[in-house]
Amino acid sequence: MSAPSPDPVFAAFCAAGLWPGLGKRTAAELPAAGITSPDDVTAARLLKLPRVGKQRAERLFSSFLSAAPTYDVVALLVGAGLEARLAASAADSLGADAARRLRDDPWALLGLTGVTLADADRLAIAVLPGADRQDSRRGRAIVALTLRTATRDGHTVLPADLVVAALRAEGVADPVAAIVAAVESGEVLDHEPPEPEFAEDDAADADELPEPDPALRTLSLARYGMAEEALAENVARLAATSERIADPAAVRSVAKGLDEAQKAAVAQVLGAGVSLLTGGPGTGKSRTVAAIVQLLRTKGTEVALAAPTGRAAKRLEELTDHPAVTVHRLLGAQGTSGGFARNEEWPLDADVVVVDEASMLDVELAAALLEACPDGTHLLLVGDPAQLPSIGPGHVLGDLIDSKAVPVTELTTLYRQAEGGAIARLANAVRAGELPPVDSPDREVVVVPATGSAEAARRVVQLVTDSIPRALRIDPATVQVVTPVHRGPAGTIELNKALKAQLNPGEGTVWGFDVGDRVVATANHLDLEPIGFANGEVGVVTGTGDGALTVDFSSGPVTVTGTALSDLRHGWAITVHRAQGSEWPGVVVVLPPEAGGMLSRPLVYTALTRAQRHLSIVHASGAALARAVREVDVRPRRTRLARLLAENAD
DNA sequence: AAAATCAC
Repeated sequence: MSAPSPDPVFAAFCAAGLWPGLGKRTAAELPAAGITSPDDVTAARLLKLPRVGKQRAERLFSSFLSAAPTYDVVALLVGAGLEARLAASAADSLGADAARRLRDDPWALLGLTGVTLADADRLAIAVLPGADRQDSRRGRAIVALTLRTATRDGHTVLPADLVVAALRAEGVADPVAAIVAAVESGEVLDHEPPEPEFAEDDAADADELPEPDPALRTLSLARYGMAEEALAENVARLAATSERIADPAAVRSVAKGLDEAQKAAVAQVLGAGVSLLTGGPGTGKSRTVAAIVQLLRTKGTEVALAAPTGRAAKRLEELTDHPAVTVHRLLGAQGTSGGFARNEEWPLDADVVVVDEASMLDVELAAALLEACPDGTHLLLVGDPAQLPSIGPGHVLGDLIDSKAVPVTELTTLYRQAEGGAIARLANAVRAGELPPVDSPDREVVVVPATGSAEAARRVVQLVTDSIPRALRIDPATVQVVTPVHRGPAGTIELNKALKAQLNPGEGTVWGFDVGDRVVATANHLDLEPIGFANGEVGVVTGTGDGALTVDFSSGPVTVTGTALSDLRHGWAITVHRAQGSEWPGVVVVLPPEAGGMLSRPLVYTALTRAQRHLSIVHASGAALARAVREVDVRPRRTRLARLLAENAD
């Protein structure tokens, strides 16, 4: 009697962890129970497995049946020599008939993250007899892939010429046909070049109107192209339907302590459907918002406050003494797949909506927000366009400003730091694109040059544990280290190790933490008792219990248990991205050489402006720093919103 | 190279 030869598809399916409820260990024991092919899977045989009782056997049997779509995809992938674990995301995004759809169009695999064109080509060769590189499905997929890749750098559109070049590079002989196919599929939009500006001087002696420049033709993924169009239309709609909320004289009732520009911002909200309030840290944006909320409340106007992040929402709530939520919560977000309960059919019921940290709004979230605002709503976006752009694609706040389609109040007077101080002077220069030599005899700003990231890391530890407390008398507990990266000797991981060894050595008794450790949250847990914590909040461990930590965040103490524990990291050193929105008395900014490529003016500006009283810059990134500050952005985002807004405004 | 949000 010969043992049945194991089915390779079945083996790959089980080994990749695609059978729900089946652990790695039990998967390895299947052959011993005589289960080596799908036909072997019965409740009776599953019962022969160790640690499997009747109930579990039945559950495993039914979960195997329900995983049939994934199994079919595994069969396709294994046949093409591809990784089986891709099957789960394929079944998720392509649905129950994923296998059939991949057989019809193997290049649909490119819609999944982590799939290369070479992978999809391999699948095509295995699935389609006589597949070739000129297949129109392939061209169409490359168009979408090129646009999706650009999305990761924040672009919502790409010049058609660049897409043509990408198609050529992949051996597509007829790029125009590929673009037409992509547009016909509905996944991609084609945007004609704008009409040239009509210039009076030229018109006099020109026989013909100037032609649009074909080089300005762009393509977008439909979801982003449509989001920008909807956003522009809804800005125009709110601008056109708003009515004045209160007499400008009402501003006087809350004007005490506000400067002229801040008062103008209050008046602007009362009058305009959509308005912006911008300015750097410490210029009183939040103070102004608090005055607006106070004024509207006394008038009985319904105000909704929101922010793109949990931490910003929490801070907004504290500063205004009025409930604030994340924009996702405000809109009733329905999960990862997108979709919001609040929309055109069921709009928000606030008269005034205020969104803080609006530079973090990406184009889809902003479009959803505007869509949910009924006619007559006043929307105020508050933010600093000089700080880091949104994670998602788009350049919403900057485009709104550039378009000149909505009123903007820019606050420039600095109240928090000493206005003439070295931190403020440096920050203002960087905001304007200059990097002057630091002149700070009082050592408010100190630049520490370093060669290489290992030396940079040593300097950081020395500054925090020795120089800053000794020479400047600043308590290390109030000093925050900020770095662009996680990895490398001057990344958060290594710096935290080194800083813990110096500042609070210990074994890490609960989840790697000891009493006295500084921690940073990496996710929102706003419902923990009593107030929860928000992503990016920094706190100190004050107690360890049985699988629990007590953490003192600036907003108060929180008992952290269960899954929330895995959303804490050591927090002496954090990334610039995570530091956005927080400030500390002393800040050490590290610029290691390996971060040179990711340095940009917004990143540098965001890092520097975290400091209130002292700023040390450990500079090891050479000329990359000056170059980053000089250029507006190393890679500016290509978007269409500013032009759409300007067109709608005329 | 880094990154926020949401829900069951």
